[in-house]
Amino acid sequence: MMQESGTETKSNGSALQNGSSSGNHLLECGSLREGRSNGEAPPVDVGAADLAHIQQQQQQALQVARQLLLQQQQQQQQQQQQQQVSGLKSPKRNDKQPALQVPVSVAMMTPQVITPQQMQQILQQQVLSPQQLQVLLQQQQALMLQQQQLQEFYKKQQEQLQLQLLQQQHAGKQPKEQQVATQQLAFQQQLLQMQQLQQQHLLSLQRQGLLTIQPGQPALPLQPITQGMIPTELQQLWKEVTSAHTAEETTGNNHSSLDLTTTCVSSSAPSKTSLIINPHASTNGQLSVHTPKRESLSHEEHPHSHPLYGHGVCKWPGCEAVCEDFPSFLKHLNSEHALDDRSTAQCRVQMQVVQQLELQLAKDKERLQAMMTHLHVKSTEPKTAPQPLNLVSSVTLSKSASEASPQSLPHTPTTPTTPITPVTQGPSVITTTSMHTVGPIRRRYSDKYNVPITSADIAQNQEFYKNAEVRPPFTYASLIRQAILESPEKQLTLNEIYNWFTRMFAYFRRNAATWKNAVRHNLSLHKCFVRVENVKGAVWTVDEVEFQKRRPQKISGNPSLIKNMQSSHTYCAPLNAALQASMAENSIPLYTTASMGNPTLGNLASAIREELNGAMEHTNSNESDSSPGRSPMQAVHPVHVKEEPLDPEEAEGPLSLVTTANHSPDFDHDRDYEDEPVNEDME
DNA sequence: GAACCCTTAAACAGCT
DNA sequence: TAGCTGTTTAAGGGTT
Repeated sequence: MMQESGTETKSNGSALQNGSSSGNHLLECGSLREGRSNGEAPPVDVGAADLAHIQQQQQQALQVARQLLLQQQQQQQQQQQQQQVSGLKSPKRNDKQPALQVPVSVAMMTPQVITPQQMQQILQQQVLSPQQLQVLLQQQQALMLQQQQLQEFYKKQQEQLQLQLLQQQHAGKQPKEQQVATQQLAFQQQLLQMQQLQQQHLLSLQRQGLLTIQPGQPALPLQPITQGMIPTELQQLWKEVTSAHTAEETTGNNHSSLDLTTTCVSSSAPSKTSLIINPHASTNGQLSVHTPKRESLSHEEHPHSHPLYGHGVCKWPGCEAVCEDFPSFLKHLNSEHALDDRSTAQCRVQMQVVQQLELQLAKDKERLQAMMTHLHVKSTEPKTAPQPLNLVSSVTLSKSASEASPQSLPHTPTTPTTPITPVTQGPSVITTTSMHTVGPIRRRYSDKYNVPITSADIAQNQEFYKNAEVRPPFTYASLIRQAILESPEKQLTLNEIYNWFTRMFAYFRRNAATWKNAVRHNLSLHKCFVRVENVKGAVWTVDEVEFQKRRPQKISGNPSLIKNMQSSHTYCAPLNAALQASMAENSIPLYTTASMGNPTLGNLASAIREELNGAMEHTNSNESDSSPGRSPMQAVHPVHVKEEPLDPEEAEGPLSLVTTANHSPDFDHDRDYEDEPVNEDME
């Protein structure tokens, strides 16, 4: 007798675990009940101490039940308040069932509710005081009553939804969609509340030792929720909610299944109102309420775009069925991925994936927030040293930004070129890119492995670097090269290079002596920069071959890393830059975003890419090959050669590249910025 | 640990 | 003479 009771806690846990794989048992206390009565629990020896422990557990269970009731009351009040504020739910339901909404959460917790059979066993197995028994029985009756109310609530909820659907059918299409969306939103909110309540309950049970959760199943407490969310009634309910508007749309059941998926996900994401499986809908970390209307709109705008369809293949997890066209895909989706047990199970799996990702994302968010907080605190400390180098977080200081120059305007978050921190919406403007520039660990990835990504990065974050006093994560050599290559003649005077720096980067509007010295130093140091005398004076050009030679070509990389970086590619420009850096490190050119982001620089990037592809080919094939045609300086005449100890094989290349400036009038395009006083305020 | 790269600082010379 | 330009050296730190 006591052997079974001794396994009570474990059995609860195992029941939960079984539920995680078996499906819709949550609302069905009977399954658990029958399992208990059939004596499925393995016999375990229980001693007197265990008995006392069990009695204690029972008392704890009573406390839990009381807490649960309190939570239900609180939840009910919250729901009523939400309904009053949002007005999302129909007043009819409020009138009819103001107190019946809460028991849904009770239903979600049925695995933890002591069934009459269990109670009977407890009574048989344990010695309880009459008072305890009485209280226990009262609690149990209350819980059972709650369950009945829950079922009743479900039915009434269904009826109300049907009524509302009927009413909606008489309304116009647009209001109807909105109403359906509102219905679904309210529904999702309810599910969310249920889940939160259940999580609290599960946690309390777990804390009190009433629920044993096996290690290695961290998402387990969430599992019964989602399963409980998909009983037959719920599916039918959902179908009814969505059927009205889906019947008029070509996508048909897609919405049904998709929206259900959305609901499942949202139900498992307590911190978010709605989580969207569609990756296009939740980029940049900004959550948007996902309504069928929005989705339908997006489908209307892109009638053949579907998050589950791409490249002629069904993207349903584990499917990959080839669909010739969109209608066939829809047909396939409706037939193969209808709302059935298999689909819901797959949905659950996908939910778990999303949960894990969310968990990871939350951790990373937290970490990033801590980092940013830490750095922000540091950056707000009074700057005693006049050296702003490595103080990228100064961008967060509006004071320093305003002092920097008139261009250092407050950043508008809507500026597309402003690097957006996707994982945080805090006030700080520290970006992922700028994080690279923190302290001495600043990474310089622009010219690693000789793959110039500067133009792409600059194109991406052009406006950002112009306004934010953030040190660009590029080397001086890369920047100089970029400045020169941006010029029409691919040659610049030193002063023009200076101006380019100050024009493109707010960071270089300070401490001119330092960075100008560095520019000069780099120009002289690197063989890739060739000084050319012309009428106007001396100009600097770039020897691409030498630039590529600065470091050996290295093709290595972790494909998974590349893939991961690619997945984060869409988040923001800084991540894009990081991605490009990664791609660069793996010798994978990536300029598409730059091309899309900025036409001018994008074209330049493409040109550079083509140029460098050729240059890299030359570099890879033969270092001494400085073949004409790969450089715009091919037609110039050398007048000055940097005297550097060159290898015999290197001696030919740079020589042919040294140019004579054939200065054209429109070379003065940079002159527009030369007279800008932007670089004067920091000297 | 060595080699290489990058940055920063500084000194120096030539030129305007 | 001051400032700019260009070169060179050195030190420190990071990366490979």
